[in-house]
Amino acid sequence: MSVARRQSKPVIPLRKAAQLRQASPPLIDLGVLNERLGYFVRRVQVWVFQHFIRRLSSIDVSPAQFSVLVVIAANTGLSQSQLAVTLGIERARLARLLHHLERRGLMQRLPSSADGRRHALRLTRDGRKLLARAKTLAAQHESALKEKFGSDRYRLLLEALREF
Amino acid sequence: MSVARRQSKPVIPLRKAAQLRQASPPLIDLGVLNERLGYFVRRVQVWVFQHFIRRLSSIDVSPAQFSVLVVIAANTGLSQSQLAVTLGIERARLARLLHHLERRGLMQRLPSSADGRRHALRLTRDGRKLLARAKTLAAQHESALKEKFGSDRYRLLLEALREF
DNA sequence: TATTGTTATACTCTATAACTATA
DNA sequence: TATAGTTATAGAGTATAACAATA
Repeated sequence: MSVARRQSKPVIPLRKAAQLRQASPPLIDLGVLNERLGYFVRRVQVWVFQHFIRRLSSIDVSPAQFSVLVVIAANTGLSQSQLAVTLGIERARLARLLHHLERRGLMQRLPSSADGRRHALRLTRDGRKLLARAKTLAAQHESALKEKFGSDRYRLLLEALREF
Repeated sequence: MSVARRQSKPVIPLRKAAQLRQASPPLIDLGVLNERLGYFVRRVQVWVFQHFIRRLSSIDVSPAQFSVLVVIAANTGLSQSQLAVTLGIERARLARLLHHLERRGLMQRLPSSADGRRHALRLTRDGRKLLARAKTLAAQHESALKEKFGSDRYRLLLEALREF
């Protein structure tokens, strides 16, 4: 993600935006959006991605890349199809994403012994090392999210959304 | 959105994907993602967009376009900057989005009487008519979302996420 | 100097089709 | 025939810079 490159400048002043939204003279009405769960899910998701990308900018790992590394590490030898279905990523997009991670030396595609069409995915030593660092940063990101919601609401949201 | 054009063919078999995820022989472990609110927010948001786009495909209105039409209708005469800040859309992107809506005859940019730099935004008669239709379809979409979560959890989620 | 709106660039992501090689 | 993986394309969205007009 291109944003991962900007590290020092806080370009998206979300708090300022929130202030303006409340302080600007003619208060803007969200209309029916105020009653739409879909709208607020989108707003929170945008914040999550932006915050995640900034938090992991030093190691240049996007949310999608992180999820791929985590699932490969937890299921060594799985195929691309399995990975794609699990994470809801298109096969075509996953192929390019993995190509990128492979070029960075973070994972390998080995021939599957059981099925000649498949690749067995696994992290390299470098991949495992980077993932360890990524997990630390991602945990910090998640803590920030928990703090924004409060522990009780955070737990409640996690359990409710996981059921989806 | 490109997906808005496909109306008949149910290309993304989310239910089948869910079945595969649970039924495929080697059960895939989400690892640490299972404890990440950010991950599940993303998954729900993807479903929301896909479902919204399909539901409104007959009138070719994307989630972003819908939110823009709703807020203009509820705040006739507001400026592009106000609209951009309110919805968290980049000014640059909003300019093109509005250009598109204007070409479709759904809204107008009038010169602002107060500030020569600003445009005062308003819907045309066609815009108001299309918005009425869009609101009906969007309400159906939201009902489906409510049904997926259950009324209690839906209400709970709406109030929690709105606080963000 | 700062703000409003615009155009442009580069990259990510999604949806889709078409292709190969294997099963 | 169906599946696994690949490449390519089109469109949407995001991040950013630079510009003209106006304040």
